[in-house]
Amino acid sequence: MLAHFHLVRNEPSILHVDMDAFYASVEVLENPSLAGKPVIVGGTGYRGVVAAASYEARAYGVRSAMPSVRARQLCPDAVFLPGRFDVYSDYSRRLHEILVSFTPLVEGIALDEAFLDVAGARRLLGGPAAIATRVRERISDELHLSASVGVATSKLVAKLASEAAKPRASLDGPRPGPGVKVVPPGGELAFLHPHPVQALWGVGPATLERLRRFGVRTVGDLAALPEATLVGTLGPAVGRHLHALAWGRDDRPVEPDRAAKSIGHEETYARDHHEPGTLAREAVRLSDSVADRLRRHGLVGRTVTVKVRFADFHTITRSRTLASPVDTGPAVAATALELMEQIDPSPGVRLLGVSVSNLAEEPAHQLSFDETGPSWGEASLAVDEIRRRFGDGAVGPASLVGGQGMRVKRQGDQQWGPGEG
DNA sequence: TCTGGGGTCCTCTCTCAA
DNA sequence: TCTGTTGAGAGAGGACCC
Repeated sequence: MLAHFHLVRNEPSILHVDMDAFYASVEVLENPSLAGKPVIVGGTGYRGVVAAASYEARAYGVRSAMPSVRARQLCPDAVFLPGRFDVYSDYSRRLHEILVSFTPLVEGIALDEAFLDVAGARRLLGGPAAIATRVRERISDELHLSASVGVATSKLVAKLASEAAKPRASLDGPRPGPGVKVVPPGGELAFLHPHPVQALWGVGPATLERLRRFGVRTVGDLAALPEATLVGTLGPAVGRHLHALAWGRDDRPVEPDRAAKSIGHEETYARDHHEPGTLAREAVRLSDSVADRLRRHGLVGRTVTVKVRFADFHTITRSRTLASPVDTGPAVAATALELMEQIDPSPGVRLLGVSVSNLAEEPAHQLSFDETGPSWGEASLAVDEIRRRFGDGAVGPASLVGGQGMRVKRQGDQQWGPGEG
């Protein structure tokens, strides 16, 4: 029995499936005339960043999260496209259907990647490498897209392995990668330690800078540092976590169906706003959008947070926890507007966001209801029905009507469209 | 180069109650 | 009654991920 568990724990049963240049590949699939061209999704506006780049664009040094201005300098001939997240979501849903046909233990990380635990599927479907190959074939046959798959005993190593399996960009065109990379049990440290330390989950620019002071460049360098040093430098949680990862200790399970902890909506404006009235209307619009999504997910929330990013990129948040949960636009907006009154917008506001956290499942037919005022719960149900029948733009908060052509924007209306930003 | 949008998690500080 | 301690929860900010 013990031997059996030992065998199972050391078998590489974690798969990390990562779509190759997902958004850009979907755009090429939907418009074959783009094939072979450098395609950049996002970054079409003045203040945008790149959401995804095809391998042809990456050959010029374009990377995701790069400011659009920089991407345009590097690759002026690229085709810039606004994001179409409804389309990508649809492909993502079909990807998920393929993955759960292999195992119910599928944990989605983003639209384009997921972890699978295939420990229970091996007897039926073969070894992990065979399953990984079959997953790629099904994605190619059914979605006409390519994916890379990493296989290992842990999430961390599987994720790095899928990166190693990916195609490489070059000016002669993308060079195919192996597609599947298996890191065998016992080979984790030899695979892990030569990686740059920022390959570890949790090492971003700030942590990297602190680690550089200790001469840490690679994961192996990090492993050589005493845990107490890391705890003293990075704090107990991060220090212990990174020390464990550097030694390949990562027993995080694959967790399907993780519940959302917050739902929010934020927007960066093409120009900075200084007027409280404009920002108040924006807060109402964002609140309505967030409440709409809460109801779609059957959730209510108690904490409302307003986020403001000023022209100098300095960012503040103000939050309030309510006695009873809310899920209607007016209720969220009322708190958001109170919080906004604490904030002086005169330096110029480039981003405004509203989010709701402290979430709970909505009790059946118990929408928030203010007995002294109108029934926003019933009104919201009516709004939901109108939007379902006539489209998201069919109805919106009255305070937005008459504002200089301000339309009712919905979630997914990113400022990525040409000329919008 | 000049920094999106949707999130999660961690740390620090403050307040309040036991 | 006053003072100190402790723990929980809220609020704010920061780092990080895709």
